[in-house]
Amino acid sequence: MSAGPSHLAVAHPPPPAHFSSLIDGCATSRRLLEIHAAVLRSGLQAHPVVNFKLQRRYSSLGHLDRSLSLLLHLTPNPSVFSFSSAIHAHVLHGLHLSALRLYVQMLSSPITPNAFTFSSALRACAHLPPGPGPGLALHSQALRLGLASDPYVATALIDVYASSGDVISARTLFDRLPDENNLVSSTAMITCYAKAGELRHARQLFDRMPHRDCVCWNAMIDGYTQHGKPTEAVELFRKMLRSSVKPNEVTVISVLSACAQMGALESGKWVHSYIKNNKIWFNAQVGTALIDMYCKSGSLEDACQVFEEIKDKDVVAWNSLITGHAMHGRSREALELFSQLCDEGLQPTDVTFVGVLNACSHAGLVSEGRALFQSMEHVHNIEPKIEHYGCMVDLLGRAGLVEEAHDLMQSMRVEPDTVLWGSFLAACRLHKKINLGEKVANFLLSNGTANSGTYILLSNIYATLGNWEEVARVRTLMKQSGVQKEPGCSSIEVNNMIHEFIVGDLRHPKSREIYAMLDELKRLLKAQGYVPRTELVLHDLEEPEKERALGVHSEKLAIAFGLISTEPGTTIKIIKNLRVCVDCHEVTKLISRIMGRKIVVRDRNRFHHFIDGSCSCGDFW
DNA sequence: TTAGGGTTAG
Repeated sequence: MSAGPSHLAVAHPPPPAHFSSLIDGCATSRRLLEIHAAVLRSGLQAHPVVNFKLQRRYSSLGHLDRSLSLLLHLTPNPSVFSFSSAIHAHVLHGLHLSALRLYVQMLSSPITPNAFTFSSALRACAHLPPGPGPGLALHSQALRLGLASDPYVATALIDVYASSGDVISARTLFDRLPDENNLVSSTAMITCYAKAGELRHARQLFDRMPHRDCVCWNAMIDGYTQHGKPTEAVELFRKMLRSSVKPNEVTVISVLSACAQMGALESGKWVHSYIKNNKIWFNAQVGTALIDMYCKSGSLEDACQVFEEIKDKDVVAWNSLITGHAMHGRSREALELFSQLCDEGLQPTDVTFVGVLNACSHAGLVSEGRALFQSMEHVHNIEPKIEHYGCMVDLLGRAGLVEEAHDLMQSMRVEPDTVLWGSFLAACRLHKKINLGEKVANFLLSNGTANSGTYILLSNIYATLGNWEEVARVRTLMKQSGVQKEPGCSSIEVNNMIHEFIVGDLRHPKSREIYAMLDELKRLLKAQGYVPRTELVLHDLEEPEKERALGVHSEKLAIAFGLISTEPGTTIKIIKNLRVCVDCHEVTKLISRIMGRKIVVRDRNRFHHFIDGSCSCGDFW
């Protein structure tokens, strides 16, 4: 009678190779516990291979604690593989400090680290918060052991230097690599350049690579997205589609973020259909990027639809929808979503509160805002950050509670920044708290923290009073200080093309038609009794010049172009980099009525939906 | 073993 394997297994203790293959094929924690019990019964727990495989499988199934106690308490002489694997597992789980602690523990044993150990430990260093980390020490240890030129170690070192913005050291390492065309290290170098904002160097290296994979394309595309070059990001994505490399979910997240920056709804929808038609993995992150793109491109309806389609909605997905509603002035809905999120048993984050407080400030919901702000610390155990104070100062300040806003600023545990002072000054101007506003502005001018906004707000305060001498003085001061006002820029997407305009722009091929349309609009507006708000013009010009300066603001040019290049009756969508001025706001309301067009404007702060002579913001922005 | 992703005050 021939004995089968199971018969043998009962007659003799199973050989380590048997357990080894059982562990390799094990897919569940329950099964692993059974195998572990059998290992213990057979007395093989200290066998180096069996022990190592158990430890590694516990890690890969997410039981880092069991894996670690196996390593530290039940392994007589842990090998360099056991330690390295444990360090690697901690890095994979984002436990970078624990990974480094294990590395230190390993150094106090007789084990010498190998290339695998260094590549994992260095990866932990690259993810630590900025500052002088242990990366340099590890670099010198690797050099001493002759491991620094190993491709894996060198690539991890490039990442360490990339994380601290040290492009020179990264490049030195990269240049010493034996294979200059190594895909992974080249990608690491591209990422390093991109992080430092050196996109041209990144692109040079990218263009010279003989072979590129998806990760490499993603690194370059995301470099553009993260550094305010969304047009280049989308352009490179189109180029990628013409190559043989297939995009993945990481690619589309980055491209969607670029579309969101531009507010390019048509391009964003095109990426959305690409995702659907090419079976790109639709996870919560892709869903969130889509929600963000739709919100920032003016389509809250599409954003809501995508939200419904996400199977595992996490708090970040909720946050993007709440923030989107706040942006569009749908404050009540934003607060309703917040309640739903809590009802679902999810824990709101600090970002959630930025969203709901912002919703309150856009709608003047003072008591709701106060209650939510209080609940942050007392109910949800989240310490308010400067952004939250910013929302509150904005909310209180707009509502005319300027003193309460001032008190809140003084109670903060952090120093107010220029943004916060800016909101406060805007409130002083809005509610004519001239003395307080003057005091604050002069304080900012004297301590050197004033920005262009400070000068403009101070000048506006004086302009409101009709004090033109002071307006002129502030303007001279601004000139002398050398601070420059960021130029206003408006854009509109027509047929998948973004058209950009600055004030008085003559560069557009259809300039003549655009200015003819502006003249026509001016005539129609005057007939409606419109008077230009020339007090907003900062320059000391004569009245007709002031009118002309206002008349060619970038958003007016973009709207005129929209009117001549889109079908009558369709919605015109404009994106502006700064806040829309009072005059443009007034004019846009009138144009929406005269031309029978819905006009949606995204400014730096929020969305304005202009329909039939009024705006969704209720003139409160 | 290697590289890369989503939400954030004005």
